[in-house]
Amino acid sequence: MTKKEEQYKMRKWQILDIALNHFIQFGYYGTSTRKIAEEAGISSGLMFHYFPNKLALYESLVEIGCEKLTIDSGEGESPLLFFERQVEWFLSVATQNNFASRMFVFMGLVAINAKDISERVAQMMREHDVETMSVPYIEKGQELGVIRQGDPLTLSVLFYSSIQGFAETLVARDNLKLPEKEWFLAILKNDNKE
Amino acid sequence: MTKKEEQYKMRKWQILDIALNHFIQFGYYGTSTRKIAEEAGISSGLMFHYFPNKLALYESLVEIGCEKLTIDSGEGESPLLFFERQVEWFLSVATQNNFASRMFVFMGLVAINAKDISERVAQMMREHDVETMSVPYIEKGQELGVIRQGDPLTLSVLFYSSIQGFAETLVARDNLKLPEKEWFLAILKNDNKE
DNA sequence: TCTAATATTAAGCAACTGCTCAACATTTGT
DNA sequence: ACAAATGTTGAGCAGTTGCTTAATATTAGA
Repeated sequence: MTKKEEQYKMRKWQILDIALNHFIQFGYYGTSTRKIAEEAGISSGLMFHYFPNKLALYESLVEIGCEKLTIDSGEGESPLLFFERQVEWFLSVATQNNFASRMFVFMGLVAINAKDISERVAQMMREHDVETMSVPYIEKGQELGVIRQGDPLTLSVLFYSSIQGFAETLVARDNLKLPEKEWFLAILKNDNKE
Repeated sequence: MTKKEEQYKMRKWQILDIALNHFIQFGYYGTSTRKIAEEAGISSGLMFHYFPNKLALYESLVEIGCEKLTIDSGEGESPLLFFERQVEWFLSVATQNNFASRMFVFMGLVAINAKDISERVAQMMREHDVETMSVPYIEKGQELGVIRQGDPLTLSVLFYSSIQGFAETLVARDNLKLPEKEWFLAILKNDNKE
């Protein structure tokens, strides 16, 4: 790797990193490409040498998010173990303030208004729909009697909503302790009371 | 009430209603006062006759949200019944597309980035902090053994996050069925297994 | 070392932003 | 009927937006 290529990659990641913060804090429309460039210490014009336009920069982040946050299916895994792994992964990521954890919050916000930004973003989010991807695990768990009865998609959405909702609150609040993983799993678990 | 006063109130509410949609869809910075005026069928200048500036319009909505979404404390009510009422209220509001349900989503989004918009908004949200207001109910439920052990604030935040998170997803997705209220309450309920 | 490719800047364009203001229209209380 | 108050418009200002482009600095490969 030449010196030029090295700096190219570094700059590109630096821009992505700063842009991620801005998109989280101000949203898509509230984010200014000029201010991103300013914070990166480069001219506004140079930004468009790395990314053709603002939307492409945003879409790059969504694309990275889709790659990084993909769940590995875990062949033949027990349903409850699968969801336990999901919670564990979130809890391990939530406390840090690195790229991954910010990306997590970002993707949650993207999910809310993906369709208002671009068709490409909407489609990426559709293809990377963790909620529907987890439905088979719910159904399997229901057959085994370890997951409560009810519409599988709704259960899945509620489970991930609780994680996502908590992650968002975590950004806004300081000094908030982390929940136990059982608290999330209680949403899904069959209580065997009847 | 004179004809003039009547129209004044109507226009004011019309602007608030349209603004609510725009703030939800585009966020604070992405919302254009001109476009709100256009949608209301009035000139841009007239908007600032009803609201001194964009921030005041936003703050008006937050203020209304704080009033409308306040929980009535329910003297001496059983803790689980209290949270059950919260869920019931959400479920009754969630399906409609009226002012109240949109306001619900709006207030959730405000909570995420209140501090980046104005100190007044931040303070209103602090004073109207349902999560901390519900902590006594959690503690009482823990004493009675009906609510699981653990940090009360964290439990409270997780409970409301799940509602808020689901509400947000509900806006983005169509054809999503509503959860049973027990699914939310399972987060709090003591499972009495040991 | 020289040329082709790339990195980088600064100026600038057209469109949009929140907001003001002078002018005119309408309604109100008298 | 009249004057004060209020409703309403449209032009416009200063600042910002995303983005382009001509000019220059730097690097890479021959």
